Amino acid sequence: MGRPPSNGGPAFRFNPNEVVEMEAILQEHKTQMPAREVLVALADKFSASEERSGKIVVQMKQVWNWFQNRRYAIRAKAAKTPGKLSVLPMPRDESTVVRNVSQAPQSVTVPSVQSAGRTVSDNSQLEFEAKSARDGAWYDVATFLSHRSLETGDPDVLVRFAGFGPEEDEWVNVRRHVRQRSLPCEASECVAVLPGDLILCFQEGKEQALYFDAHVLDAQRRRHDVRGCRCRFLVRYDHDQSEEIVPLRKVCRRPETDYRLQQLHAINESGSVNQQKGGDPHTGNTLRVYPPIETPPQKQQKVEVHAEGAAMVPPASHGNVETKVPPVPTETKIPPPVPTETRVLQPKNSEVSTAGNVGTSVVQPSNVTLTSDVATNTITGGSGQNMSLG
DNA sequence: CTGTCGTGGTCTGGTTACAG
DNA sequence: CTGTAACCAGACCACGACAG
Repeated sequence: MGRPPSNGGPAFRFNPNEVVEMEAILQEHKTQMPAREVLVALADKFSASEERSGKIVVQMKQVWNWFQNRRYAIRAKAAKTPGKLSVLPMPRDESTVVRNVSQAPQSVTVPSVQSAGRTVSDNSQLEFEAKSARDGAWYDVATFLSHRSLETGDPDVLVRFAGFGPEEDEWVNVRRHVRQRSLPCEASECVAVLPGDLILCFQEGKEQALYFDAHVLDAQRRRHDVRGCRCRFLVRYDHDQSEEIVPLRKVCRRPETDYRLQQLHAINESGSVNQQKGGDPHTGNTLRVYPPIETPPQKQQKVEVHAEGAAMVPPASHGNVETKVPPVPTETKIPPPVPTETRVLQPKNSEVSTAGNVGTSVVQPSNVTLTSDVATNTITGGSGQNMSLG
């Protein structure tokens, strides 16, 4: 972002495509100032673009400023390093390409594929999380123990929380308090976390540290370094309306956002052009998957392990914590190292596996249909995955 | 004690707005 | 036209916590 207007307006920045276009025009004019009509036309065009239409009106003055600054910058550079730089600089997006390539000799599609593999194929064993009525936090479900139907028609299930014993079992409402498990974010998946998103966020308080529902208010994109994602997310917790800036490692995204990653993977795989030209890492205006070199080799290994571990993926970098479920043991729920035993039945094709007439189907917000079946003691996911009732 | 990791602060370069 | 101010994001560094 550059200097904000003195009238108090929001800071303005041209997006990469606009920069490319203006640089092309500048070249056409041999670094001379284009005619006023050209500037006005550019401003109108940018204002009418899909990204800005109805939101930001690009002023002719801003376009004019840009040309002025760029011309000055070109001359200043040429004066600094005569002979090394031509009069006309390399287009900005090309320099970006050079930077990315130099940092990332490996294929940029690799992490995408890995992520896609985890989020799509590795979901063959669907996992669930349930909201505890005791503290309002979400925990992974180890086993569905029993099932009952209330007068309201809403089914309840007795769940055994992963990492906890029978004393912590709870009856929870399937419709409202059971859903497909949230997914810890890998470094490359930060791009799928956008303002407005519902996420599961790790809140560390003085007395407890648990996973709560939260909404992303803002995302501060930062360049990834050897440690991985350093982006920051301003979140507001739903249960207490408190706000906090958290790193990616505390964020678990909802499975509904998988489509974004899949779109990204598709874009990345469709050609290097978009990957090279698309997105400004400075602004985060456009979704971008960071190349694998930006995560250290260790992390890569971890990622692969996570991928193989299917749905039992711990938070991206939550130290050595094995699962996200046993929250930091600051209160009473101190989980014993109990393996999360889940007997998984053979996948079924439809969301309803009603062997009897008592089956109840519930459409979850995550587009996963949960079906509880007393007769077969199964909870069925919409994509055909089941979890047994103990 | 040493190495690793996470976090926060600071520095630096890039970008835009604006004044002389 | 030239130069500077203002702002942001990335890069870098220092420090503390923690495990081995």
